Amino acid sequence: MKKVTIMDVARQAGVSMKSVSRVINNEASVRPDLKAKVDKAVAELGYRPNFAARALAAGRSFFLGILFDNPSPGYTLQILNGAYAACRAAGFQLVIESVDTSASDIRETMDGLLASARLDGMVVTPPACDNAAVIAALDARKLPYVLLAPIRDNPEVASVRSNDAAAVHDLVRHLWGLGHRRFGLIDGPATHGASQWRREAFVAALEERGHAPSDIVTATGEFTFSSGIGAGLQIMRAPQPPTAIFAENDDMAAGVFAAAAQLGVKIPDDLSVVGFDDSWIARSVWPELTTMRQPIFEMAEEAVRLLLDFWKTSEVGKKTFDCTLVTRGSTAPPRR
Amino acid sequence: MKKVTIMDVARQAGVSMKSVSRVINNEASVRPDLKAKVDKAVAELGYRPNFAARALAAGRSFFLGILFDNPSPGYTLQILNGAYAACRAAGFQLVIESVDTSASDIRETMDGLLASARLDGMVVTPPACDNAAVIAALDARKLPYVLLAPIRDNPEVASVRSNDAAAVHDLVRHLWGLGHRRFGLIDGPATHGASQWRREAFVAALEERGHAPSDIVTATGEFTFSSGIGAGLQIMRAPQPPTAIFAENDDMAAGVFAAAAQLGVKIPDDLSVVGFDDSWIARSVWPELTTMRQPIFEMAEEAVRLLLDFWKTSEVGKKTFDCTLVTRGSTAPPRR
DNA sequence: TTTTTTAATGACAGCGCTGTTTTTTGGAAA
DNA sequence: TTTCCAAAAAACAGCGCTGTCATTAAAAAA
Repeated sequence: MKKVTIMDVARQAGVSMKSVSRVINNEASVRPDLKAKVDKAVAELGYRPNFAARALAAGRSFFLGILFDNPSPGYTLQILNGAYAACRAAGFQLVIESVDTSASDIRETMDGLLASARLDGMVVTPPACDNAAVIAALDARKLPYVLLAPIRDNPEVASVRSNDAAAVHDLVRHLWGLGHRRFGLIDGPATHGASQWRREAFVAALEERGHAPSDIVTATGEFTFSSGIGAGLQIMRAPQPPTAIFAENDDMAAGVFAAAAQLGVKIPDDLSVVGFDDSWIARSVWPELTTMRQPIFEMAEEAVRLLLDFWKTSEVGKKTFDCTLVTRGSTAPPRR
Repeated sequence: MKKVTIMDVARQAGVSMKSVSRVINNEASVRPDLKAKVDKAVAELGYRPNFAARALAAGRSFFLGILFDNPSPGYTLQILNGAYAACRAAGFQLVIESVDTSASDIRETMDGLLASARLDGMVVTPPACDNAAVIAALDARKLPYVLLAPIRDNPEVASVRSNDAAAVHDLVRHLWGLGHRRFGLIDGPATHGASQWRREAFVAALEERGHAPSDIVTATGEFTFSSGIGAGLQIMRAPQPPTAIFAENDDMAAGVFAAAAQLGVKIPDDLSVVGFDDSWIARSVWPELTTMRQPIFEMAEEAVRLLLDFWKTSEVGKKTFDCTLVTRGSTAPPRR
């Protein structure tokens, strides 16, 4: 199994090296019969282009990076899978990169990363996408990048996001339709874009239905399971405990389950719980969690596509995805 | 910010291109003063070697692949992080690859993957590491690889594994020490190496203490949360329900929590539960799960190191890691 | 000191491909 | 039929580095 080069293909097909290159790269101005000859030779020889040589000659690497940090495993892995699928489809390879955005030497780390990697572009996932040092390093290198769910929408930067506000309105409609009238909210950390959007939408949706913000029993968590327990206990011990709790992500919603177990509160009979993300934990509690599914896989795919588009056309792409309500066992009409 | 090449460094340092190359690659036979000159020039110019050019000239890519499939998110992500850390330390890049080992065209997928990627080696994670088609494709390409926790121990293949049997013995010692004498076991799928090792060790440890295998209330799951619920219900409804259940992974153990909630069984008062892996879900149940921590991160790091060693010395490395008992709230002395 | 051996450095080709430039080709217009 | 012109194909250089060999400097032996 020795290496087959573009020269071998050219000889076999009786054409020039460059013509083979044209066919391989789907360039215009290739007559069908030539293409056929080349395709035949490629198939016969089992030729595959050499990435390194292409990279060196063309000045691009055919590698895309994906930057992530301190992630919820289920979320991150879905992103990785989506980005990987899109890369394969486009003939690219996916290189993983990771920074600790809570460290102090982010800029140095990033510079080192970028200098040697020679990537064609980078997909930046939260929370790295909201980190100034990360973005600065990317800009300094003039490396094209796409942001996944960034807090601020910079019109000059390609990004993919989900429509959190609309999703939360759907969630409220669902709970309201079941008959719930007293609500609890577990808010996320202030530093996190998602918690801001979700809180505001929740409050707005209830205001539309005549609730004052002060009617909502609110506690704050950290987007983690254990913080959800504390927040859940706090809310359920309120003087007028709600019949439904919205936790701004699934991990905290799962924490509410643990809190409910401690207090002997039955889900969904005594309390309905909804989360957000449809991450893996949503199906790892009992009853399974009603939540909003974010199309994370598709969002990551789209991010790669936007990155590749940007490479070709220099156009800054934007795309927003809708979420879907996934109704499972954790919501039911209130008892009274 | 234009590109700095090895020639620029050579000129700046007043030495030959090749000498710079020697310094960059830490080759022997370089005098300290020359190295100093080159290092200085490299620093001044901010030079970083070009991966593509190196790859082309040296016939190796400085890219390592990691193959994974259908993974438990927490487990996979830990592997990824460990492999990534070791790659960075060695000046390599990590490319992710994924196959669906339940598909029928594994061989074609793998061949396509390997042909274009031009990797220097591959870390193969379970369950792909036990798939014949995957291994055959790797062998055909003569691509060096390391197996992570493979079922069969082929002496000609580098591998990293954990000492499951010893770990299970520790687990049994813990439960026995608490006073438990009636045990339940949730076995994993037969196709999975880990379930075999863990079951056998559990039975053996109890036999040492005078139990017959038939004394153990056993049910079978699929390493998933939902299968753990079913298995848990089955065991708890047995005529003589056990006071402690060992689930062969954390997901199934979490399922037991859900089953216990349904039956009104209190953990750990009425029932102790232990899992295996110390995956993310172990801390996302309440009370938190007592389990065996596998050093997954370190195992993945070691896998990369063995791969690199193999590249240099052609020596087949092997390493086995010990697990650590993590005692959390899900185990306690039995009530009666 | 001179000669031999060894270590350190340099010169040069070429890895496999693509961008650019030049040549050829086929077909429409004259 | 010949001329002209675009489109298609070929020629060729070179991307940035490392392997191989030739050369020089240093160390050891004579």
